[in-house]
Formats: sequence, structure tokens, C-alpha cells
Amino acid sequence: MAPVKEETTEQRILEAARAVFIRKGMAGTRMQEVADEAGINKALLHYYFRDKQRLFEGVFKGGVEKQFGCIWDSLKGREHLFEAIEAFVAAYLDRMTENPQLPLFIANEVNRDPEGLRAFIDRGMESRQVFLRLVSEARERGEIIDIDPRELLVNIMALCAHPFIARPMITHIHGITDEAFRRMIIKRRKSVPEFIIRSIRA
Amino acid sequence: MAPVKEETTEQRILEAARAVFIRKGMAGTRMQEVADEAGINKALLHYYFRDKQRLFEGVFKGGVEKQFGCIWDSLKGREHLFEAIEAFVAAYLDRMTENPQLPLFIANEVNRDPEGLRAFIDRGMESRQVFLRLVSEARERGEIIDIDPRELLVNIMALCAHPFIARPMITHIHGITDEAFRRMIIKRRKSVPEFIIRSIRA
DNA sequence: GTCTATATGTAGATAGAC
DNA sequence: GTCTATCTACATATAGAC
Repeated sequence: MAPVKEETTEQRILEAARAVFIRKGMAGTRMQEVADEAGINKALLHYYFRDKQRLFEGVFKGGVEKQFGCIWDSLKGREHLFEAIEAFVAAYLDRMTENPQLPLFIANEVNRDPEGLRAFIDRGMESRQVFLRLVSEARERGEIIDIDPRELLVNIMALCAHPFIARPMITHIHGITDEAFRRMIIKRRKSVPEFIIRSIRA
Repeated sequence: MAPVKEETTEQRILEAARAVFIRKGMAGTRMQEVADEAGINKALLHYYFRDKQRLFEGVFKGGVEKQFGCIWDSLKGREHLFEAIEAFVAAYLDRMTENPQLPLFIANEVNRDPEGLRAFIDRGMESRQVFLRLVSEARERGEIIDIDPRELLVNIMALCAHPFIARPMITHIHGITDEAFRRMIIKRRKSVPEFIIRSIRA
């Protein structure tokens, strides 16, 4: 077996592919563009990843799944619903700030191939259980109104993800710069949990 | 000039193209697939629309812009913020129920080519003014808390659009059928305005 | 492991018959 | 207006030298 050298090339390919796939989507991505961005040629790209599909999966498993997974993990070990909501929103917005194109990319690929991304989706099932339990407990303590917890979860994810998905529309319609958009996201770390909790508090 | 016969072919092309573009996006769409879906061949497709770009624009202008426009129009002539929110949400969800793939399609194309869709975005500017005025008036009457109206608009659109954008993720993670998803959307016509108004009511 | 060159398939677009 | 056949360009993928 080869000693553990710097696998810089494979690393560079994955980073490049990740960038291009996220920018252009699966169909819009050209292997040439990935090769260029990685500073190599197409042949070498195919040497590391036999074909486009496997390259895509490599990117997905390697980075995207993990990044989304750690958003879900922010729910684990929480004792109180409101605290969990704050943690989840903060984790979501922070991860997406690092990777503003990610939500749209995910949405696309999940639509394109729902089966292929099952593993990715399942990654959140455990945390979903935690969330449902916290809602149920808060309800029993009379802290929140009677609300469908699944719908609540949809609302939370909507408020986190949508600004990134509709970013060009938002910046244009409100006539704000990218910098102002960034500030808006920072504000939302506080305002979104407030918005949600005001809605559900008994 | 030719007499006004049934322009069924152009019509059929536009419907087919609309369906495929929405399913596959610009990059993922094959002219062959559009031709098949319209029951014609590629040559005839190019006869009616010189190239893919023009076909895309034809679809966009013809259907998508109009459909989104009438969501914005639901705000016009409203006298009270809460009423406006209810009308907007209802219009949004009804239009998207007819066309569940539309929000993701729009999000993609606005990201792909922000300049090209400026006209589409501008279509909502007038209604945006109406909305801002209603927020301001409600604030003066002391009916709502002090909230950034732009952020409120983002939240409303998020709660309307996101379920459709994340639909496969939602149906899978909550283990619900398409029929249950449809029922959830119907419920949201009521629950989303309630959710929003509870948040902002003084 | 990395390159150049090339094979193979396919998509967009046109020519020209009917 | 609609078709068949074809051109051209380009994208994925492989062969083979170094």
C-alpha cells in the first residue's frame, strides 16, 4: 500500500468540482471547467473519478452531506424547545453563510434524483425525533400553542433557507448590496428565532 | 398576412417547452425532449423558435412572468396589512399548487442569469410599495410591533415558497404522501397567515 | 500520476424536399 | 408548415506516451 502522502490532487479536484457543481448544477457542469478550476486536464479528472456521476457523488458525500449533517446535530442534546430553535437557526445560517449557494444546490439535486439522496435526507431523521419530542414536551408544559410540529419544522427551515435560495431576487427587489444582504443574515440569527417563538408561545 | 388560424402548434410547443424547462431547467433541457413532448420534431421547433434561448424566453414571458405577476397583484387595492397578507399567501399557494415546480425553477433561473430576469423581478416593485405602505400604516396605528418590513416580506415569501422548493425533502423526512403534502398546503392557506400575524401583532 | 491526442456520442441548429 | 437528413460543435470518456 502506498504511504499516506499529500493527496493534494484529489483534494483539489474535489474542491474544484464542489465549486462548479454548486455554481452550475449537475447538468450545467462541464468536466473541462472542473479540470480548469483544479488546474489539471480532463484525462486526469477521469483518472481520479471514472465519470461525472461518480465525481458528483464524491463531492456530495465528502462535503455537502457532512455540512448539512452538522446543522441537524445542533439539535442533539437540547433540553428546551426555544433553545433548540435558536441553536438550529444559528447553525443553519452560519453554515449557509460559508456556502450561500448550498441550499439551492441541495434543493435542485433532491428534486432531480430523490432516491439518490435518500442517505443524505436520512441523516436528519434522528434530530427530527429530538425536535418532535421537544415540541411535545413544551406543549405539555403549556409553553406553546397547539401547532403541528411538522409544519413548525417546515417553517423554521423555510425562514433559514429561503433568503439564500431567493438571494438575487431579494437583493434586487429591495435594492440592497451584497454587503447589506450579509448584514441582514446576521440580524436574522436573532430575528428569526424571535419571529418563530412569538408565533408559537402560548 | 395570414389569417388568424388555430396556432395550435406554437401553443403546443410552448406548453411542452414550459413543462420540460420547469422539470429540467435551462441546462438540463434537450430540444429533442421538447419536440417529443410537443409531438413534433426538432426542425419544426427551430422553425418556430430560432434557438433554445428564444424558446426559453418565449416560455418565460408567455406564462411564468404572468403567473407570478398575478401573485403580486393580489396586494393591490388592499386597505389593511393583515388582509393583504392573507390575500398574498392565498394567491401564492394557489398559483404554486397549479405549478409546484415553479418556485424552484424561478430560483434557479434568477440565480443563473440575474440580469436577464430583471423585467420579471421589476414586475413586483409596485406591489412592494403597497406592502411597505400597509406595514407603515399598521405600525402607526400601533397594531404591529416594530419590524423591518423588508424582512417581513422575505419571511412571508419564504413560508409560501419553501415547501414547494423542498418538497421531496419534506415528504420524505416526514414520511408523508403526495396527497398528504397537498393537504398540508391547503392547511397552510390559513396557518401561514396566522403564523405571521401572531408574530407581528403588537 | 500526468499529459496529448483521439474516439464516441449527442445536442443544437440548418438545408432542402414535400 | 412539416418532415428527413445532415452539419457542426462540443462533452464525456478512453488510449497510450512519458
